[in-house]
Amino acid sequence: MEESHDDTARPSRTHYHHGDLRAALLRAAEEELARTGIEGFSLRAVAKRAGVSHAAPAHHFGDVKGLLTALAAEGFRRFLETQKQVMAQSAPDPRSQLAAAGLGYVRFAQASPALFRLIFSSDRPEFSNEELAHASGESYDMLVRQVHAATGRDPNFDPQALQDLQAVWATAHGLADLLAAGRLKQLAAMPQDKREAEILKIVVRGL
Amino acid sequence: MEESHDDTARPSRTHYHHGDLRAALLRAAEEELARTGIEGFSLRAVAKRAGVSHAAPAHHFGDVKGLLTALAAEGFRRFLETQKQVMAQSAPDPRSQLAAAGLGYVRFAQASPALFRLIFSSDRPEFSNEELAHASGESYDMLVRQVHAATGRDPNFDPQALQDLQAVWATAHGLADLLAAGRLKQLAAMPQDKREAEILKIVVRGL
DNA sequence: TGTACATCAGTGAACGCGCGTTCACTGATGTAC
DNA sequence: TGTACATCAGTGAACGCGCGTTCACTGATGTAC
Repeated sequence: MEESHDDTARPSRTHYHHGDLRAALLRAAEEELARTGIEGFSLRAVAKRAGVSHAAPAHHFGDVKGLLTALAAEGFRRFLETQKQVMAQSAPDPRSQLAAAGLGYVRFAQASPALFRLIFSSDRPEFSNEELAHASGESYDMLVRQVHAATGRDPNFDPQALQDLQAVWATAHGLADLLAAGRLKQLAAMPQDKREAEILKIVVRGL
Repeated sequence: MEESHDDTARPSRTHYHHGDLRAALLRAAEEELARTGIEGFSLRAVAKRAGVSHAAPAHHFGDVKGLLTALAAEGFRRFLETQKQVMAQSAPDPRSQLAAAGLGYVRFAQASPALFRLIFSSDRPEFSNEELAHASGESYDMLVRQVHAATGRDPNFDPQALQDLQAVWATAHGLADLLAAGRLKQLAAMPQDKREAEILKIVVRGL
């Protein structure tokens, strides 16, 4: 487990033991998910892509649900990371930060539509799994904090702030999901900078 | 095909020929979709539910994709119908009508989450199919007309009106999809009248 | 009104396929001594 | 430093299953005469 060479670069193993098969399987799973969508996802195809026998994943994830659960947790972490990246490049005022988080939300969905669907629209991952619940909770907590900062009121206690939160979340999510589905064709057809300026405006419209 | 008795009421047929198997299969398909989700949908389960051999659907829909395409078209018609029902019970001014359409959007998703997912988030139906494209287009056309009426500008030509359309659509869709996915727990937990008042407010917030 | 016949909508058996999971195994690795 | 051994992460064959589709068939129906 402490080998220093880079297994990442070559899926064709030279060792009987892989080195970091768990990570390699997650990567392969994400690629397979992107290729086939959740509807056609299969454990055997993931193992094949990772270059191991189809029985190997069981040692790391138990069963297919376990793999999808781990992938969903990883998806949520990357989702949050994408939002934070956009936020880091935006103006520091709460309203701009909130808009930036919305843009990150949409960017993630456009970059990884299948992963986005896995974490928001599938029931195959075990959402009660601790790691997944934690990763998902982190995202929600950030949204709460941001709305609190932008409105001056805590959505956990103030109904108006809760409505603000629901409106912002729904708008970002709707844009993300519709774009991932290939609707909103005019918006998708815009050049990136124009599209993203539009998204920033739409997200915080109601506030 | 002109028999007058009601095959609807009894799936256990007394005839070799069914009478209206096509409609019965669509009904069974919708029930199966609701039961298993799109991920577990199968032609054989639909045929079993309709009480016919699993080869029978081929006579009416060709293959499984054909069945899902027909079901999606039916889904879109019912989606539009739901919106129109809510609109008929709302104030006649364009803004109220638009909000009502949004509420219908969400109601449909809550009442038939699996069907909602089929028409907005699946790639299994053949969306280039004429019947389906027409049903889907009708929905979009109504949205365009409503935004035009509410803003006084045509979204087909006015960028601001197009942004209005995108914002309203995204908000309604986001609420619908998040509720269908079981997120937005506080909103889902409200009594229906309070929840729907909230939805009406959120949808037209930005206008 | 009766009959022959074409058409159609079903049946049920059979096909090949890919799936998830299980299991006995084996090769590689790290560690205790 | 060398060796025995426990542990672990892989293999590959086998399992049973449900799937979509095909196909020869048959029963029911409507219609031409």
